Amino acid sequence: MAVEAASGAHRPAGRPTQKVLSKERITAAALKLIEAGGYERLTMSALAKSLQVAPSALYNHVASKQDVLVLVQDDIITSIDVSAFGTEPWAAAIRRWAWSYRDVFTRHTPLIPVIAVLPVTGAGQTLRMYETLTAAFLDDGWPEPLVVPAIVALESFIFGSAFDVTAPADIFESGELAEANPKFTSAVRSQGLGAGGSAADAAFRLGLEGLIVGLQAQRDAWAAG
Amino acid sequence: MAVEAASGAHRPAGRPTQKVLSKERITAAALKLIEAGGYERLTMSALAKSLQVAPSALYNHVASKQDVLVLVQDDIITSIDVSAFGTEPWAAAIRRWAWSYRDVFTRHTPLIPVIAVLPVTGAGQTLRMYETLTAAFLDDGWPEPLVVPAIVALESFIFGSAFDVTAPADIFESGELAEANPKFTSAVRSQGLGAGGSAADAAFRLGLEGLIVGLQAQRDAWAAG
DNA sequence: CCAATAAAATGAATGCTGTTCATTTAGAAC
DNA sequence: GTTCTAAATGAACAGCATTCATTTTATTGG
Repeated sequence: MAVEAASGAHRPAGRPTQKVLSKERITAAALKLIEAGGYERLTMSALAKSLQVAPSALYNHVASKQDVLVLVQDDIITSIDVSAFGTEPWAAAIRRWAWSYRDVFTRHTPLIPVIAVLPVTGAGQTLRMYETLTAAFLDDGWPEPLVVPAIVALESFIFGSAFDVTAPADIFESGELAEANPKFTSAVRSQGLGAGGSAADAAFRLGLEGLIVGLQAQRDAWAAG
Repeated sequence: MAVEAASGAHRPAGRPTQKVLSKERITAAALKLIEAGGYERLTMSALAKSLQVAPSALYNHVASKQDVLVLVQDDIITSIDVSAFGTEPWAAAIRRWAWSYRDVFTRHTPLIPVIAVLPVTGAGQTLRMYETLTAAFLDDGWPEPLVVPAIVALESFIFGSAFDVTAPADIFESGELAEANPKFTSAVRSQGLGAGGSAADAAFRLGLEGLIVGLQAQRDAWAAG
């Protein structure tokens, strides 16, 4: 007469008959929490609750919360658009990839301090993306020693820009100090937003187009000796 | 017979005869803690202890820990080298400023998520730096609407690069997955480090020089119509 | 000069956090 | 079939930022 499968049933202590948790399930639940309520809502307790499990059970599958973030990171990497590599010329492909990369991480800025510092070892999807990128650079005639620095430079710009998107629109309002800083105050007001884009978009476009042109110039300079 | 000034003396409850705390003292103490033991050591309790005060006393001067970080940020901004503006040509001045900016924030990466998002209102030193930058851009003939986007683009690159410096040297070791990602693995090995610089420095140099060239090209393109 | 108010400290308490550990049970290995 | 390991529970912990009642002092207004 035991109500084994009743939804409100309480699982007794001890190893369950069939596995309740796995890295995949933990990753999926974490992503769901983040999408629903942002990173503030991603706590080990909340994660456990959403998986109908005691918090301590998570630690049989991950070593720490940081570990969970790594799992999330390697998952969302797959949502970056790399489809232009191989079909479009270098600059166009980089452009599409970069905008997509920035958009994804705009919704996941708390991951940036984690992944910027974390070895890619074991992060399979992340490595896959780098492999695709490297191939595109080599196909475009880049000298091998410049490829990784160029990718890192682009990524740094993308990460920084992702933070920028999350800033409030009035971030540069100087307030009382406007009169003491007249040139900057005026420049903020005259900011060219382009058609229908935010200030963050305008800055990203300017910087990205600049980087694309500038990196190509560096590539050619290297080739010239 | 009261031992008023004895160092181990316990301060009684109630407003003290002369002020113990101020924003300046809190900022200085926070910086000292950070320099001694990094941001993990900066807790409200530790901060209070270093000021020989109860933690709750801090809240008479700051609204939150985030508030303390803002104070720290506006202080360390003054250690960025802006001396080249006004004395050297645009590109050289930007170069010096950018390297200095990156170096400062390499030691303060936890501030980046805070300041990238925080209104500059009330952050006087930060505004001062922007004013100096704006003047340099205008003197170099930049169209006003491009100034703020260009600064933001540079800053984004700098912030992202600051994270990169703190990464371990072997961050790109692919480990077991090396064979599955041969092009990237090879590119990592062939990375040109330049003379005596780290991989992060090489990437920053490449990106910065690219951005300088590329942004100037954008400026000229705007001027041409 | 005195009364009312505001400022600035203490110290106790709160709820939340990530994490650990002893315990229990079930499956896997020899 | 016994031993070992994996995977769950639940209680406990220290540390965190923050709040609140209380006390004392300084400042301000009449």
